[in-house]
Amino acid sequence: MTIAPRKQKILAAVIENYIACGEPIGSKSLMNEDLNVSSATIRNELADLTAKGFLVQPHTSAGRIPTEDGYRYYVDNIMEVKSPDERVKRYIQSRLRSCDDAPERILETAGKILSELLMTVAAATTPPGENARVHKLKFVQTGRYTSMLVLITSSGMVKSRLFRCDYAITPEMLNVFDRSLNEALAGRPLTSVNQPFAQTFAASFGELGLLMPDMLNAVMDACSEASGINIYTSGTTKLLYQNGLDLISARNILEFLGDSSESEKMLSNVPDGTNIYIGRENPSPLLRHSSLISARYNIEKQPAGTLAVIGSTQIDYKKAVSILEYTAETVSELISELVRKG
Amino acid sequence: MTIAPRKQKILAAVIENYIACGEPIGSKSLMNEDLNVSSATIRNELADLTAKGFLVQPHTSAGRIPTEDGYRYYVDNIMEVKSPDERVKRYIQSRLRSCDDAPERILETAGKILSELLMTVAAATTPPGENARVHKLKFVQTGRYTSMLVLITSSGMVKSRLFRCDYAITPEMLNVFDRSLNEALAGRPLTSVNQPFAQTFAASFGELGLLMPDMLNAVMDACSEASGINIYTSGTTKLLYQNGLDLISARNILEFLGDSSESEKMLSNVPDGTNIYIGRENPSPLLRHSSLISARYNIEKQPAGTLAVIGSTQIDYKKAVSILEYTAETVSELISELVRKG
DNA sequence: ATTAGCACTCTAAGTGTTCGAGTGCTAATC
DNA sequence: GATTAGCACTCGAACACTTAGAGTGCTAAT
Repeated sequence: MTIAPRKQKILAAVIENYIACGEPIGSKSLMNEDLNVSSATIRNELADLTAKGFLVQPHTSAGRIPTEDGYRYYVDNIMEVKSPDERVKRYIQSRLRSCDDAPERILETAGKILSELLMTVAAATTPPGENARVHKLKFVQTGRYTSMLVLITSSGMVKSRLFRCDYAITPEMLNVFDRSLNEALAGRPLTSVNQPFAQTFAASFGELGLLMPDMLNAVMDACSEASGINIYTSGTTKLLYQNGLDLISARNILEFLGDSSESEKMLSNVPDGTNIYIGRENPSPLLRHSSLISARYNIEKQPAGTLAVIGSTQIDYKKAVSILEYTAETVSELISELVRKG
Repeated sequence: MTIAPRKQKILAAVIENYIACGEPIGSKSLMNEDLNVSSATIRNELADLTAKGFLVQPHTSAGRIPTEDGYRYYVDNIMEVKSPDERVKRYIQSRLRSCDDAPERILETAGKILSELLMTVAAATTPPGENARVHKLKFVQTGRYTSMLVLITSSGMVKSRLFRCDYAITPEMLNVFDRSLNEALAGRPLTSVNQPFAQTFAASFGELGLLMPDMLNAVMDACSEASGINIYTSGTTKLLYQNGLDLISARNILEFLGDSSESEKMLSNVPDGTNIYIGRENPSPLLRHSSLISARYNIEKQPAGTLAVIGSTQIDYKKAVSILEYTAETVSELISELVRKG
């Protein structure tokens, strides 16, 4: 459906004003926009937009507020997304560059930035590590009975795990573990480091194998974490500050994020590029009264993970998309650079 | 001020009912308690308790609600704290024992347990590491330009840091760093590992010292984190579910926790044992309409850190104290055990 | 000291009324 | 044919008013 330019302009004005102030918008307040027509004309247009289903009146003597269809039309056909301010860009760059040591940090920081700048809940998924392999393992003794395992994957992720044994650990023992595990695991897919593997591995050492379960648990644990998707959530407390978001929706958003299976599935199945789900368009029933805006980031041109913000349907779509896209772009660059450098 | 037993019983009944249902409590509903007196008698007692300032009426035809003084009297003189249910104890034990690898994990988990069981925000401070010393440092190469530093303190804390250099790292180089840093630092107070030290240290290596700044930054960073107090906060989202807590207080609690200098100062200056701050008794103005309940935990009988929950003044003090004390006790035992084992 | 009884107070909830914001429609105008 | 001024209309917010009921304090009797 295509709509006359002036009508689009009016629709955009209603939506942008409504997003800004949260009150229904009447014909008179729209005369401030540079439309140069009388309020009666505007009313005619508003009536038409209402008939088309883009606006509704809460009651006869109120102004209009956008419907979800209205937001959808706005987002698809009217909204012009601009690149963020130079100042904002610099801020995003500096925040993200200050944690150039690890991809996880970058993603976590990206989530924080988004939630700060957009005053919403934000989420960032790590790239799926299912195809990654073990690159290297290393043990560091941290106490008489405790050690730290450091796992480095082929994709450059670093995971560490502390573990404790029932017996006093000796450097020699750790060396044996280190050598044999690296031999056995280097190049193996993370997903293949599972219970059966651990048993076979321990068994092949006879007596010595009895000393291994704690350590092998740590290894499996680290591999399984590195092979899955992790979600960093930021700004949940922003829900207390949002307007246009009722308590129930706020709780639903929290439950969506708290249920990692649901949010993981949803966020990792989001299409490439930028995507907006408005209210009932959301796959998850928990978000049916909220909006989710997502952007994918890439590593070396390959689709990798998702950044997303969630808020009321009355969220500032233009600003959100602009900042989200720029952040995703920057994240892509920085992580790609890390991977390239190795 | 001492109060007749029956009056105490009535005060307790009002408070406990009010905490449970959030509605003002009238004389009739108190007849269900086993007082065996008429509502008129209860009214006389209520009038007296109101005159003493322990109760107020929101309006003439309403029941009574407790004042902060009322809560204070209840907490000091009436409330009998019992040890938690066996089931709850077992749950706390199992959760805390499942992370027996690191003190930090135990504290983080303790916070989570508290916020889950009490449906409030919880905080846990790490022991101040100001007197701790460097025990050992270890480097693990994670990429061509990146490495991980693992710092182990004399108090058994383990901190890791990733860092990146401009030049390709060689195992030999890491070995040199490792050896010379361990030599220079082992036994040194964490707080003495600062900028001046780093400069002197790097200078003593001449040319080679130019390669060190990134690594030394990581070392200083890790030491300064380990020497300070960290606060683990859990359950901030519970604020959305609490009743008796208005939006402003909820935000204030968040701000209190967000301002680490304030919360750090407050939480680490809390007296030994269990402590309850009700409303205006709170040192921080941000908590003047909330209650904070804290319990200290010990390491090897030495005061170490604080566990705390924060909620509306209408929080279930009895349950909170009971669970908080048991958790603090268990944390003390587990961490002491870790330290003893080394 | 306790209690039954009662007058009293005050809120929550419902009703009626007014005010005004915003509308849709119509007839006049460009 | 599009635009606009004008006007009647609608409906909610705000306020006043009423009523019902919960809870009280007081008094006189036990």
